[in-house]
Amino acid sequence: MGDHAGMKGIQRAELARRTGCNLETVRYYEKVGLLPEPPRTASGYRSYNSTHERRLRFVLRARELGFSLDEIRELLRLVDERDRPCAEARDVAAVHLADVRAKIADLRRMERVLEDVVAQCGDGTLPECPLIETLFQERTVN
Amino acid sequence: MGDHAGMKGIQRAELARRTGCNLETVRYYEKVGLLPEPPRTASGYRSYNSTHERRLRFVLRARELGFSLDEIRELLRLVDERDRPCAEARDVAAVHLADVRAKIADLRRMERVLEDVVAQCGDGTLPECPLIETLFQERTVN
DNA sequence: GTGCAGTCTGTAGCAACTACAGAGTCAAGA
DNA sequence: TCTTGACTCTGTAGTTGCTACAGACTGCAC
Repeated sequence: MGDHAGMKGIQRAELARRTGCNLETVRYYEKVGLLPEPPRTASGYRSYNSTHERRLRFVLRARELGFSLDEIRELLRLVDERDRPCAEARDVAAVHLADVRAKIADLRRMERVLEDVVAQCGDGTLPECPLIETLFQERTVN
Repeated sequence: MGDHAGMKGIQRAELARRTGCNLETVRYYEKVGLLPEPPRTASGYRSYNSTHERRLRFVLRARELGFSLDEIRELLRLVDERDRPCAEARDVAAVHLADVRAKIADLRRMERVLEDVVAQCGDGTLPECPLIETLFQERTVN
């Protein structure tokens, strides 16, 4: 769409539609300070412009990468301060990457055990269910 | 203390200590119906026996494998009904296994992108931070 | 008897949304 | 002009799986 003085004043539903973000979520992000409160029309309706949209996209993209809202707040702060943010941003991402890897490791442990018990259950006709027996055992797995 | 038939009547803290489960968590599991309400002493203190402990261990083990409380409720129901539970239990586990795999896939996507941006950031002296630029882009990754 | 640890209940908090209820606003159609 | 329907507003409560109190009671040792 035309944009020079063009997209002044889109409303919540339109912003949500454009970004694929849930309506209520936009409001939530404003409430918790991730997005700035937009100006209002005379009757109190929120009126967004392209900078709001851009910022929302940033948040959504960061969420896709699993950053917590706190981490995103930190990243946005770095964006705004514009004072050599790269090293700090990289550190935030590196810490998050370590978290992601730890979660993957956890899930893989679960995956292995689950694979195993599902296979042992076979067609499900065993009188003693291996899954249930496994769960009653003291931690056999590390 | 010493009860003739062995471990009749341990209390909450002792149960928590034995199983490694947080005190408050035991109470929470009772409240949401995962564990049966134990009998009480004259003054209202909960008194657990080995079947309570066994059941709590089951819940904790299932949590370690990432089962949701709803799934655990379902598994416990199957345990109690004892009516050929293996096929159904296996199905619960198979669905959960699929969830776990989906989560792993999500996290690996995140991992790849994060690895990439952290590497691009290098020593953090770039004027335009690649991480931040990536986050401002429309989804480049699927 | 007095101190302290244990237990009891109920409630509130966390993350990150999501889903209402109940009221107001706005533009188009009859 | 009136009405309908879709949109917006606010505030609050629900979700999952806990965790952490507050304030009162109990049980036991010294």
